[in-house]
Amino acid sequence: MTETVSVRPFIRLFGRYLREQGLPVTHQREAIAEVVFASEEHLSVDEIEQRLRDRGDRIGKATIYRTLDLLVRSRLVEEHDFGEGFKRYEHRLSRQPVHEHLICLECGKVIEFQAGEIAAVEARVQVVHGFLPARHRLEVYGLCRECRAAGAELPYQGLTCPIDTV
Amino acid sequence: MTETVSVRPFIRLFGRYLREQGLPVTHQREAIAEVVFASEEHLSVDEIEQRLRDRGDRIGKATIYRTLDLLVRSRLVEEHDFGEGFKRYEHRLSRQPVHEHLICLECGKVIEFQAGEIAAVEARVQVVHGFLPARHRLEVYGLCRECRAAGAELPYQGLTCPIDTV
DNA sequence: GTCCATGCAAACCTTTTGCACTATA
DNA sequence: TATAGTGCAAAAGGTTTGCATGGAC
Repeated sequence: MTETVSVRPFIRLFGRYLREQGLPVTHQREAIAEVVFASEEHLSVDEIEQRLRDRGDRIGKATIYRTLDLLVRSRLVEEHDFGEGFKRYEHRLSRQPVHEHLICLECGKVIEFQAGEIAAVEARVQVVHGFLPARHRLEVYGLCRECRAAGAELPYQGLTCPIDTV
Repeated sequence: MTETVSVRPFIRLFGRYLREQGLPVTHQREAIAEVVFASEEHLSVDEIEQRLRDRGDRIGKATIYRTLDLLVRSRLVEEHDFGEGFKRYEHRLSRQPVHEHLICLECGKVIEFQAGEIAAVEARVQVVHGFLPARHRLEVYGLCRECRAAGAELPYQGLTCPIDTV
């Protein structure tokens, strides 16, 4: 199983956040938080709904969306959009707190990695553009090792010679 | 005016792409391409429709979407999603061919900049993860110089002390 | 007892699609 | 003249909202 680490501390943190905000701690909110914290994947709303159902919880999509909004506000969960037409959610505070994503264009797999170089980039834009960075997003799209080994290729469909423009 | 550079060469490239694909070059397709190539901004579909109307062209949204798809396929235009709930489109091949984006959380302004560090990142993931990079996306969200000067601040709404989890 | 959450369904918004008609090559 | 494009409206798909009911504190 993926649940090597107990999700309890995270649930407790979420409860604390709710109390700080003067909001009730409900069974639904805890159940949704448990599912998200217990997974090491980047879950879609449909996947969350399915896992809740597998646990025996029937919770409406509206509640899931509303609770995810709270989880994101609390900074315990991060929202991602990998261009699939829907969002995915990932708990933070578990393993590497800041990480980037590799997304395979063939199988859709998401690999996490760290890019320390981004710190230098953020420092530079602050000096050069007077821009104060708050958060960032780096995604590299391409082919994962397995898909490459299986012979997958990146289709090029653009102009035959797109460079001779100037 | 922003149209310092003629858009003609780009229109011609798009025509060439269409011919390569055996597709007709229509007035609508040229008009849409002209609007996108003539702008230095990241346009939404609504903005494109408005600019077409300003020129005297009444073109349906469906055609705009279909043509943008062709422009993206031809690699002359890039599609972006800055998390606003809709997409934006930007012509390539004009100024800096590869650039990243700074997005101001206060005013929504988009600033382009270059991050040479990404090349090293892509080289590393290839070695470490066996991942073949095709394209990437780096966006830094924060406050632009003007909004900072105007006193804008980043609201922190998360847990009061989110770090004591382990 | 007061407030807020929940669930359902309807609404919303962007994007896609079906189809009759029109234009390109 | 054949093939593909256009416009309109309807559909699709993910997300949000209104409202009556139910639960937290």
